[in-house]
Amino acid sequence: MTEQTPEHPRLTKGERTRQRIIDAAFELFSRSGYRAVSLRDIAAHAGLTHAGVLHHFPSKEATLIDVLTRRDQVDAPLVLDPGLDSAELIENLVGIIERNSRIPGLVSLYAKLSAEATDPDHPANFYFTRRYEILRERLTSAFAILLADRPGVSPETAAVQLLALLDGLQVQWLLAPESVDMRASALDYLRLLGVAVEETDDT
Amino acid sequence: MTEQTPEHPRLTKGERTRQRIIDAAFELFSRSGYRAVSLRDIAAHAGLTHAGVLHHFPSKEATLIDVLTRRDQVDAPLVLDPGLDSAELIENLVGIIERNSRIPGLVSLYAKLSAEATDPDHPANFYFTRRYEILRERLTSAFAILLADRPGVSPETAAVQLLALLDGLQVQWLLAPESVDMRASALDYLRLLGVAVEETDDT
DNA sequence: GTCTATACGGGGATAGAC
DNA sequence: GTCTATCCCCGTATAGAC
Repeated sequence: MTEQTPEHPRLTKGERTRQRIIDAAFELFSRSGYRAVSLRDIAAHAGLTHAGVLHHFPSKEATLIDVLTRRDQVDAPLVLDPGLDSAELIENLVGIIERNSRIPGLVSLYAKLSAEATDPDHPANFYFTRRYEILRERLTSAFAILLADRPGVSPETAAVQLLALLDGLQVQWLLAPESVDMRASALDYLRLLGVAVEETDDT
Repeated sequence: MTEQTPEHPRLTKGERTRQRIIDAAFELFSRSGYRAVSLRDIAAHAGLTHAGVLHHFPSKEATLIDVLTRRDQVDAPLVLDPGLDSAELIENLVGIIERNSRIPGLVSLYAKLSAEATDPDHPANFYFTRRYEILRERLTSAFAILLADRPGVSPETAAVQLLALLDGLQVQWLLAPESVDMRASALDYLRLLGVAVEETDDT
């Protein structure tokens, strides 16, 4: 039943399977976190055995890195697009916080992983090191504009602080959602810096 | 609850073994994190078998809780002592940051664990939930004094923000120590709030 | 009370058949 | 490309030696 269409660069069977695996991993990781999900769970969800999964990915963590990278492809345009002006960048960041409040599974995954990945030989170490590097750069140049002629803190420091604040808020929020309003806290910090943020009201 | 006062407060054999296990667990957890260390590792390091460890602790995670609780007995007086005035509390907090910069293993352990423990059924979930609850309370009342008649942010928000900032800084610092100055960042934030901090120069 | 020996189920990973 | 079979390590539980 499978006729090849060599002219059309359709997905190969392997690529389709790879896709199914990543979809399954994304769903399961988002729901239950990384640790609670086994390769065999992912495999069952994708319709093959765990050894089959390991044919497409060298390790369980490789599936994770792939999931994270995919997620970033959604968020990256909101933050890294060079066409964004500084205010838009900050607004998008607040928007991401908002959205994250609806997917605690994924937030939890990032929190756990960024901590685990501080280990230099963790497979996601490079991913996270690079990620923060890029985000700090991007935010620094945004704050360089937004904080021009303001005596508060340097753009570099503001960048580090904002990223740290967002990460830390996530942990507290995951532990006690009713005690922490991530969005309000972030906006308060920005106000403290002297940065005005357009409040986008999408509830 | 009257404690017996033995004439010779010598440790029993069991207590000494327990101590050895905790010391081993602390060292190994601090070096490699929680997950990367097995009961058999701890046992070997303490000079017995893994079943022997489980005679003294009901589970691997029980050793972890013990390690954390023990560590808190060092820091708690610096933060929770009711005799502290608000400024001292903040100074002590900054001092703890300073000290943490010298023990990345322990910082890493806390970072990993606080993230892992956001899972509701994680054995350290209660520990961390309670920990943040207490710290937020304590910091809120401190900021209520330090931020009196200041329009910046509410004491509650400042408490949440400071804790979040410290946690987030730790992750970035662990990933790229040369790019993040935890102490300077924290002090900058406090200055932003309008809180003056006595700089204790103990290098 | 302290500890060893041992076994169980489940995890990630590998080898080789199909 | 995917399977089965297998390996080794993990946390945990139990039986019983001392």
